[in-house]
Amino acid sequence: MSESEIGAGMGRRERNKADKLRRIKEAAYRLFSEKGYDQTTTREISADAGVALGTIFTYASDKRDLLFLIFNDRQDELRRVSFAAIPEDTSLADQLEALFTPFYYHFAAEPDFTRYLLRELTFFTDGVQAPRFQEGRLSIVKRIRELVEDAVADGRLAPGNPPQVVAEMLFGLYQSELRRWLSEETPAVNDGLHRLRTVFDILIAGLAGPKGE
Amino acid sequence: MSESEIGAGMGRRERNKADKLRRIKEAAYRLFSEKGYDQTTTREISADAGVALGTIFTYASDKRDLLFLIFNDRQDELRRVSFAAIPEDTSLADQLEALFTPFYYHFAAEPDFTRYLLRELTFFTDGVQAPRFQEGRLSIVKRIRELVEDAVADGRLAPGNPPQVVAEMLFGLYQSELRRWLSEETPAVNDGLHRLRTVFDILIAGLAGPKGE
DNA sequence: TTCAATAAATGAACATGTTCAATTGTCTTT
DNA sequence: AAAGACAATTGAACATGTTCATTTATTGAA
Repeated sequence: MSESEIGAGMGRRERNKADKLRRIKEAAYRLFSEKGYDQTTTREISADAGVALGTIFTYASDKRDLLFLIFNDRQDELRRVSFAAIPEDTSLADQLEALFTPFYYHFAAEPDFTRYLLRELTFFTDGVQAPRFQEGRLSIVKRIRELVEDAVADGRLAPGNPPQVVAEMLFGLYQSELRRWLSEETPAVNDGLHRLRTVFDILIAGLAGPKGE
Repeated sequence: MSESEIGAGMGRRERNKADKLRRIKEAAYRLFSEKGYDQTTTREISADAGVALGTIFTYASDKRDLLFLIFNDRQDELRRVSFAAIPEDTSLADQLEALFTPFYYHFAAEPDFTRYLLRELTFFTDGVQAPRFQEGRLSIVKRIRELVEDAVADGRLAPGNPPQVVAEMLFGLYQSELRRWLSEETPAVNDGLHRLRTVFDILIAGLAGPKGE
């Protein structure tokens, strides 16, 4: 009984688990995309993945967790691409726009999936997948804070504002804009990015104008 | 068969409906507050309200709708108080702080209820109660836009930024801060308001500082 | 008052997320 | 290879949101 398949180094138990996990992810993603999160039943997912109903819940703590099981993998890749796309020696607004652009393209390709994600992520702290997801968000905010700190160090931004707070404001505005953008039926990337850029420009310039309030 | 009760002018049918609605709201609010939204079953609510299970769903299109059935009444009163508390002849930041203060006090008194509300309101467009709820939000944004326009007219703010976009930014930052604040176990009003004020001040002053970027 | 028409209320039946005791499969030790 | 220990899987049973055909209550007309 030869063992020439991929996944060498693992025992049979581990290989079976990895394979089931893959099938569950694929089935869940396909069904969520085709029919929507609410319209997909866990029974359908289990049938499609070729596992029993109960098996689903040894890989995800609940249905919502499945959503993040799928997204977490992508988030990692998306973040890698996104961070790599940030140009140096340019304005903070340009850098932020570059940072968020891959997210907008990704979300525009599957607006329904993203809407379910945004709905379910509010106060998402319980599931097995929650820690990894929250880590991902924190690392984005952290990267933004670094950009802000660099801009302050270069004199492109005024000193004095707490960088962490500023980074959280920028991320908060991004999320708020994302929700607004996804409220449209078929959100267009250019529209969303243009509006996001406007919002960032206003924050950077300030409402009071050059003279101060 | 005398009819000396309150609710004169209505037929029996209307009075019965109004009474049932009141009992359903009271039962739902009490149970949501005591046990939390997820832990409360529609069967419990119907038993507590003294109506049959199915009756619930002639007053609310689904369980989520019950949350907004309760909140919409309060939102109207809250908005009235909040708008009345806005001082004139002061800075925009002061006005915004006054505007949002009643909301923070209200939410601090029932953080659990508010968390469920925030979770369920994302892309909340389907329920019977949705239109009234969305109207309420729009009217807050509208009031903020008026404050912004007044401040621009007075020269307290620089002209040039679209007031609607600015109002939406301010509201977006409020929502984002509200979520962060409610992530703490027992949110303190002062902490939340102080942070909100900081965020508004930064937006008004701008990140770039007086000299421009 | 009586009766037909309409509105409202009802709860059994259904759909679906989740649990868990029982079963099956894998690994380690001898 | 056999056995015991442990991990993974299973699906029936359960919990709970929601629907809808049926029943009950109210109204207005004759």
